[in-house]
Amino acid sequence: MSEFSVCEGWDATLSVPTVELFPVAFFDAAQTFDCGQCFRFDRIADGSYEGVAFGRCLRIRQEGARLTLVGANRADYETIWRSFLGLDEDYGMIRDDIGMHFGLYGNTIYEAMACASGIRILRGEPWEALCSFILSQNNNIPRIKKIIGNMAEGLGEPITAFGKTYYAFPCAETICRAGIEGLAPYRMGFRARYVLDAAEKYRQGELDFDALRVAPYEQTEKVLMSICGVGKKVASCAMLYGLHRTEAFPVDVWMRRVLDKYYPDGLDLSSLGPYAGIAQQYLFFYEREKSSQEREKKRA
DNA sequence: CTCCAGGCGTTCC
DNA sequence: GGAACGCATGGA
Repeated sequence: MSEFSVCEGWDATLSVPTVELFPVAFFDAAQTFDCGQCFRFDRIADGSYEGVAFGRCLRIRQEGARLTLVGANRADYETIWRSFLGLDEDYGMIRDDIGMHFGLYGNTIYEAMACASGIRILRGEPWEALCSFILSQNNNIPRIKKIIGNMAEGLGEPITAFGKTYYAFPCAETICRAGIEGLAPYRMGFRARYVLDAAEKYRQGELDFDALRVAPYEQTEKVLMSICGVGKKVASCAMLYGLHRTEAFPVDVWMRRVLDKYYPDGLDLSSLGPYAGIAQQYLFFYEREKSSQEREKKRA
């Protein structure tokens, strides 16, 4: 297991408890929250990250290997944030495993892992992840964030933290009750009816997330894809980020291009091991980093 | 004005 | 089965 010390503290300015973690390896808040897996955390003025998950608000400060969870005590850490942030996973072991499975196909994966060494796959809530990735289709991240933020403000439970009001992600029942008219103010476009179909199925017990967490991959995928507006891509994202199934490997147009570029002879998606989805995130981040560097170069 | 955004459903062959 | 095409919306 990852070994670091856990100390409770107090933030006098905000008058909230804190949890200090040190030294934490393979964690970078910027990489983790800015790699398209999470839509409810944002960088704030002082460089820390702040957001809402599991109906709670959290601020995360990072100085190298020192992590400060602001607005959390030890119990919050142990019951919510340790799992959410993936801090109970041994990323050293995971990276070794990924190397074993992908290394056969060349060393791109090692470059990607070096580039994105601080990414952790967040273990979010199933309903929120499913709904969020339905909204992500044919859409861009700033607008996805805006839609979700506005919907939370309109339909979610208020949360008071740091002297402000935040809003939890709305539950499926509330969204059902809102109906298509109630969702209209959030400007989801053609995705609104998809979200409603998912909410309806969830409310009627057709989506048993605890069962889907452990069911065979194809079975889980099939159930998720029975929702109108959920295809292979959205299903795999819901599985990876919401059901915490790290073998799920989302392939979209971007990823297709990345795979064709680095693995022109193809790679057997079924032989990539239990952490293929984490590897996917490394590759995605790596490629995005490289193309943004290219654009910088062109500008100069 | 056009183009695009980590897709998907429908409609053709 | 697989290649087109439309889809709502807002930002560049």
